[in-house]
Amino acid sequence: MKRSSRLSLALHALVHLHKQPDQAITSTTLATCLMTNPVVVRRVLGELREAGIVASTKGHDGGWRLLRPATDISLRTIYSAMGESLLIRTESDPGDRQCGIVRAVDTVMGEFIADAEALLAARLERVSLDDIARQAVPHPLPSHSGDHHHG
Amino acid sequence: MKRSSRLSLALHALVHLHKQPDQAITSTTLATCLMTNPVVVRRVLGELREAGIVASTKGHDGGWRLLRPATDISLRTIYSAMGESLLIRTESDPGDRQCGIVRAVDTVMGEFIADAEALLAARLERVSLDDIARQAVPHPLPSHSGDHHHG
DNA sequence: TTTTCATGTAACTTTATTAGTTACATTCAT
DNA sequence: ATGAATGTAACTAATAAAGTTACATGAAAA
Repeated sequence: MKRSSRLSLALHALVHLHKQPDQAITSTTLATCLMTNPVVVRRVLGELREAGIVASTKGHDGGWRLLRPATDISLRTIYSAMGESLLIRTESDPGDRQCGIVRAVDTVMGEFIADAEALLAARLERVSLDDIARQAVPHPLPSHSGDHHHG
Repeated sequence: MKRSSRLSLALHALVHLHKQPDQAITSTTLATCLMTNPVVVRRVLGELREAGIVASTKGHDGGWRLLRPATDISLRTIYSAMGESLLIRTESDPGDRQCGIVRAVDTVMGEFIADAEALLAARLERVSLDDIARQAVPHPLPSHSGDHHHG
C-alpha cells in the first residue's frame, strides 16, 4: 500500500474476515492480502476491536474475527471507530490566530467542516460491510448450464 | 503557516484584497499578513486569477486585486478554482487493484467520495467571501464617545 | 532607455505526516 | 516449556506540502 486511507485498509481487512467466518485470520495473513505489514494491520484492527467490531486472540490459532454480522456493520460505524477524518485539517496555527481575519476564516471553515462531517457520516451510514462484500463477488455468474428456470 | 489548507490561505488573502479595494496588494505584503511566503501567495492566487476571481499586474504599483464583489464570490467558486480537494484520497495502488476486494472497496469509496464532493460543494455555495469578511470585523463597535445619535 | 519593482516559474530544501520495519514483551494452546 | 500469535514502542523510509532561492519577464517611472 502506497497511499490510501486507513478506512479503505480496514474495509479490505473486514471483508476478508467476513468471507472466512469459521476461523481466525492472523495479522500476517491479512498483511499479505492487503499488501502491507502485520503491524499496520494490528494498528488498524486494534481500533476496531475497541469498538467491538472485531476480536483478537493471542497464541496458537489466534488472529482476528468479525464479531457482528456484516449487514449490521455500517461504514459509519467503522469510520467512527477509527480516529481518522476523511476531511483535511483546516485550522491555522495558534500564532496566526491573532489575526482577526484568520479567526474568521477558521470559524467559518470550522462550521463547514462540522457540517460536512455530519453529511459524510449520514452517507456512510447507508453502506454496510455486506454491501461491499457482495460487490466483491458481483453476481454468482448465471451459469449457462444452469439452475435458472425458463417460463 | 504550518499546516492548514490552501483554501483557508486563499480565503485569508481574498479578505485582505476585499478590505482594500482601492489599490493592488503585492504578494510580499500579503505574505506578511498570511505569515507565509510570496511564492506561496502567487501559487494560490495564480489559480484564482485563471478563474477570473482576481487579477495581477506586474511592475510599479503592481500586485493583486479582487475582480468581483465579495457578495458574488462563493466559497464554492473559490474551492473549484483551486485544484485541491477537502477530502482525502482513497484510491488504492494500481497493483493492489488486482484483488477483487480492493476493487470493490475502491468502487464503493469512489461513489461515496463523488457524492461527498457534491455535498461539500453545495454547502460551500451557501457561504460568500463577504460572509467571512463581515465576520472578521463583527460589528463596527458602537463607540461611546461617538457619532451615534440619540433619539 | 535605463532603473526599479512587481509577477511568473522552475528547481531545490525543509518539514510534517504516514506507512513500514524491527525488536521484544506478553499471552495462550499444546 | 515451547511455539505461535498479538501488543506496542521506537525507529526508518516514503510522500506530500510548504518554504526558499534564483532568475526571467513585464510594466511604470525617472
